[in-house]
Amino acid sequence: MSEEPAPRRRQARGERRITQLLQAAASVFCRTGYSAASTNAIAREAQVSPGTLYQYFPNKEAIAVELGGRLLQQMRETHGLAFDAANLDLPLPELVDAVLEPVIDFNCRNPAFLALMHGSGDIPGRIAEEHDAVHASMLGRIADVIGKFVPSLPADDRGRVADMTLGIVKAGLDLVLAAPEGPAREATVAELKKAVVRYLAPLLEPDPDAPARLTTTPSS
Amino acid sequence: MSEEPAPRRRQARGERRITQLLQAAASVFCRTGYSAASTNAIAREAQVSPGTLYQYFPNKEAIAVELGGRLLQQMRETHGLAFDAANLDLPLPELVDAVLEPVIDFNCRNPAFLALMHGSGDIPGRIAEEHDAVHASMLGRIADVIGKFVPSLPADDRGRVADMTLGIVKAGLDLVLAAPEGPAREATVAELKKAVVRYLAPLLEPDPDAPARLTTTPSS
Amino acid sequence: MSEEPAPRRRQARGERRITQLLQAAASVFCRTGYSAASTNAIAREAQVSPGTLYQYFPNKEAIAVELGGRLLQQMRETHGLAFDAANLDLPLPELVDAVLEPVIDFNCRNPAFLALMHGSGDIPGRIAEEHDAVHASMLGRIADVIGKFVPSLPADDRGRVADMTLGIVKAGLDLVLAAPEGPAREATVAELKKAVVRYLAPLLEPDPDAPARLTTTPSS
Amino acid sequence: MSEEPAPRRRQARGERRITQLLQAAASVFCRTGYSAASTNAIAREAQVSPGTLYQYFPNKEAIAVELGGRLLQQMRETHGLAFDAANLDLPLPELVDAVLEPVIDFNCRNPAFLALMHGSGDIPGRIAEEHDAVHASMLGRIADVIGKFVPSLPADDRGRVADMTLGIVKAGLDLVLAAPEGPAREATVAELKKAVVRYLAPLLEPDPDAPARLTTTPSS
DNA sequence: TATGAATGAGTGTTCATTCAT
DNA sequence: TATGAATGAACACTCATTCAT
Repeated sequence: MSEEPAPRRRQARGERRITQLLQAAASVFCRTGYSAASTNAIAREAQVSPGTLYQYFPNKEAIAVELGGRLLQQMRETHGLAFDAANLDLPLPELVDAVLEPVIDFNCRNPAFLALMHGSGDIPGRIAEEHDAVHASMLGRIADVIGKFVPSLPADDRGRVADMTLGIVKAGLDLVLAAPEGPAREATVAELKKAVVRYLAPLLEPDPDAPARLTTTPSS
Repeated sequence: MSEEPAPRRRQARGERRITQLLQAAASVFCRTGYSAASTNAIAREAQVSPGTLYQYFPNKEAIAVELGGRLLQQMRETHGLAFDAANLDLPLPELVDAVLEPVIDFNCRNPAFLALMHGSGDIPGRIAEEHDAVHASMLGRIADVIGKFVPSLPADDRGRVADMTLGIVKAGLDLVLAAPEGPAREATVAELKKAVVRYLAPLLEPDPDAPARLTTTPSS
Repeated sequence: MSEEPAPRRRQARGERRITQLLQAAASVFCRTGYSAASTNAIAREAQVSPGTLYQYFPNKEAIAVELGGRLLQQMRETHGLAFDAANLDLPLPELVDAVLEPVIDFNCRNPAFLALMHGSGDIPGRIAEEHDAVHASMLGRIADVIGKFVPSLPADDRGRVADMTLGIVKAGLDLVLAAPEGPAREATVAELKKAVVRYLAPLLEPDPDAPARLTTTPSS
Repeated sequence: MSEEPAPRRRQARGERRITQLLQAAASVFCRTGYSAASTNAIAREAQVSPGTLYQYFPNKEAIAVELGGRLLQQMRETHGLAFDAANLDLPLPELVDAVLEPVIDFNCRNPAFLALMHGSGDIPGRIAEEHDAVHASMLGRIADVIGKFVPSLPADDRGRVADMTLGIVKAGLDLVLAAPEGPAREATVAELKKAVVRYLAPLLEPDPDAPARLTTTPSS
């Protein structure tokens, strides 16, 4: 009874430490990229000694993995509804808008997420695989949506389309983050949405004879 | 007459060494990215001592710069016509095909090019500028083509469209290179082309009433 | 109260390490001179890894600067009184004796000091300046003493005499350090003092009427 | 008969090469000191390939040794008379003047000589010994002169005086070379001579009662 | 004989990781 | 649990020296 609070507090303190370290890591990864980020720099940013860092993470890779995982989780929790909800009934532009808006929003607030995804090439061996988990997860969601819209699409086609869609989104997010906040960024966001909508629209056209209703409205 | 062969041979050997070193660098950059690539690893890959590497390049950056420059030059020389030629009269799908086909082809044969473009963020100082030159150059070409097709498009819109287009192409190239050679790769190539065509098609449609002739025919 | 000892011990350890490293550096500088001394050799001599050395000094230069600074400081603290004290009233031989004795003593105990002064030409950049500071400081003191004795001497003459005096002292110190401890060294010390006394004596002869028995007539 | 000229020419050519290399070495040693001078830099300065350098000298040390030896020889040949000639009958100031003047002159024209003597500390192992030969040779000459003047001086005293004298001369030469050409340098030269004369004068005074005939007459 | 490309051990320095406290 | 000093392998780069031509 008298022993219980301690472990709890410890756990709580540990959790805080981890959060603190991951925030520091996010900040450093954003500034320098994964491979140029030093664990000592992360510890310093977290106002913690290197030894402490290694009490919570076995190595540098693990930090990136955990950070990536948490960010993904966070994204899912905060905005993930977009995927699952009933907006599958919406016309494509609105659907894309509903899905992309929170994603874009999240990435603007957590630029480390993108940095990590791009850096995964630099990450050696096992880490890359775990990182790919994040990637794969997003891919899976996209593929699911596509599958629901066009159930007739063969699996490998669906995979390819999902890949391409995610590629476009990532490329667009880069541009969005690179744009200065303000109208320029808004315009870039709009452009990204257009790109996705236009890419996906033809998939949904069940009848080549019918005028292309679902397609994008006139551009820009 | 008796003096000439020596220097020439020397130069020839030097040229060969440089080529050999750049090939090794390309290979290592592909495997590990720029920043994780060590000069010793490059030398080892080239079956050469570190000292030899430094007889031809003053530092690590210079290797990346020279490799990037040569690849760009090579791309321009081999396939650059695509942009300049008369295929501006072609319908969009054929135009994209004509332009993208050699670019894809080149990147398949020289995967280091993409690796270098992705890594350019990690490259410090002057190199980054030169690398950005590559990026900027491609961007400029795309913007030119767009400008010719849609002269009415305001400059900043044109820039954004060029950015987005290049982003899609780079993302697509990543997928193409990641795909195993064979039908899977071909399909990915086709998907990339579709993505570009669909993204650009609406730009060219002056008349929303007219049936969307220039647009892609039903996909897949 | 329970928090204090740790940092203090840490600091104490750090201070010890620095001392240890500087001792090792002194030893290596003595054996090989500044430029031939390698940081790894210094670390090895200090029975420490290279990384540890760099935890306390940002680079090789800094080691020399710190060592030089400490030695100078030490010399000032231990023996510096010689210059300032009332022994300006002593006759020249006693004055030279009073000033030189501790200097010689110090250099015998800290041969690195001389090694560093000789090597200062090899030391690049900022360090050289700091080292010159040591040199300049000693020069200034000598010039001060001369100025007090012969206020009529023009500034540039005074500078030249100080230069020459310091030169003689440094040359003599080299000989002293080269001599085996014992009577040989004592004799060399005596010789150095004689050289300085004889060089300076003529300067101090206030009365040109008195037959210039031993000396030069007033110089230049 | 037809064979003879070739070897001679070869020898002649070889001699020229060596001279050329030693001149280059002198120049580089002067600029950077012995240990910072790279053999490649010497070869470059001599407009010769590194391989050629190593055809004439087995290693870097040998270059310094040979250069030192030649400079000494040259000094002996050009100005050495000073030591041997009849000016032993001159009063001390004139003697010192006669001996020092050409030495100073030579060192002004061949600053590498001094650079080499100072650098001998940096020179490892065997080389230092050979370099000391130069030093020892000069020492011997000085000791000889002293011996002739004061035959009663015990050998070890004589050695010490010679050491000190050479020390003063070297220190003075440093100052002379450091002074800008012109009156400043002349004044420094005069100061050096004074230092030597004053140091040696008392040695020659057999009788403190007798007026100090041998001592310096009015200075400079 | 002369070349200059090639070598490889060595330099100063960094950083992911460990360990005594 | 937290510290930060300590480690040592690795990095980018240099240079005295060798060797194929």
